[in-house]
Amino acid sequence: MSNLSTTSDDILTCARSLIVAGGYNGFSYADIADVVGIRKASIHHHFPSKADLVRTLVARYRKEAEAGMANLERQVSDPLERLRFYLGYWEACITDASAPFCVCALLASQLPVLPEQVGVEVRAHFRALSAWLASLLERGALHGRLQLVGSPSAEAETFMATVHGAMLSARAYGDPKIFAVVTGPLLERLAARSPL
Amino acid sequence: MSNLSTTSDDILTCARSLIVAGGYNGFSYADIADVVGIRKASIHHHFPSKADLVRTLVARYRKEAEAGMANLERQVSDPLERLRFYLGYWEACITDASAPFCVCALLASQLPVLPEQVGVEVRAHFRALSAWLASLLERGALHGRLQLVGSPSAEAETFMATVHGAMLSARAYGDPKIFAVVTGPLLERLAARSPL
DNA sequence: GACAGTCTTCCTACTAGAAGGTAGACAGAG
DNA sequence: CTCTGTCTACCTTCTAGTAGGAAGACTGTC
Repeated sequence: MSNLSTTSDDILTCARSLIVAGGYNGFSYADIADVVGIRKASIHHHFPSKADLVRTLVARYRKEAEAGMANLERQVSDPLERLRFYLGYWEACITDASAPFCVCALLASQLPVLPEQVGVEVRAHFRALSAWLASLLERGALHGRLQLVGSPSAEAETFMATVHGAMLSARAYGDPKIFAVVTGPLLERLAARSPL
Repeated sequence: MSNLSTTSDDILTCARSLIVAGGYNGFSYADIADVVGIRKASIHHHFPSKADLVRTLVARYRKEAEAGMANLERQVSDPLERLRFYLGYWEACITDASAPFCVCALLASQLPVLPEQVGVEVRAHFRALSAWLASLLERGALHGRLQLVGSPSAEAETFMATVHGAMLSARAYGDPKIFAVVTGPLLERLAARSPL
């Protein structure tokens, strides 16, 4: 059993890292073929069109993200620690350059030129991520572990946008450390002040 | 005199809006030719290569941005009002869809696949913008008009990243209003509390 | 266990069109 | 009479995508 087809996984993994580097129009089937060690036509066997490939890839990314959120909910109970964990995850990804950008954030920047089916998945990721953050923030505030200034959903949008902006700045400066510089204060601000 | 050549301006303007929509690889000379009403070869007369075109375009964008900052410094004296003006400018751009994204922010997301000469200009914009914000924040804090939690440069990076993230979210949701939702709290946080 | 069929995966070879870019001619303005 | 801007015509390379076939693995049935 082990693996019905590792090739299609390899294609998806490769395509993901190519998208993270240059977006939807920043790679071609030939690029993937070179890396995976396969012919272009074989990629079309697994994913008839480029839109299919990227839609599948984003859908899979979303599943992984959902699983990551669920896992975080299970393994870490403190809301502030959950956020710290989330930021730490991205900080590690950026620092070791394994995946220095969120696939959906990158694709979202090119939404106007994306195939519709891909755009739908990208939008769905934004909604899911912000919904999770909003729920996390709301629960944290209810338990007195987090202090919110605005509504949970507004705070969630700010949090998400700042993380995305931090990825962008880290890339622009070519300096992974900038991610922590930008996102660190997010946690400080949300941490409930200990009673005087 | 009026204009030595409006065509090259038209090309730059058109290319800018195409980049804002889909990034460096999201448009071609043929796309520009269609819009401007000219042949591909004529574009090459003005800009020998695509890298030339985009480098020129970003350099010009940077000049306009510098001019905008200088203008803001001249016309608005209050630091908080300056920031409000800056955010208002982008909010208007996004709302009327005239230029719903910062060219440099969009290009920065694709830095790894950008021609080196373009990357240099993009990086320079990030440095210039964050330097201006840092100086603005520092002066505002000195005069007691702004309250900073971190260093001026750290606060500037956060401010810039949040603005970029807000543009991205506005695009992802297809809702210009999200920009104000995300960036509004930035000002509230920076506004010095009136003495109790 | 041998045979035939079929399904999967990959291949070579190809297509049509789009990409960025070049060569050289022509028209008008200085 | 040259310089600028534009054109037509072309080139090369890359693009996504197709057609059709070979090799192997699974699935019967006799």
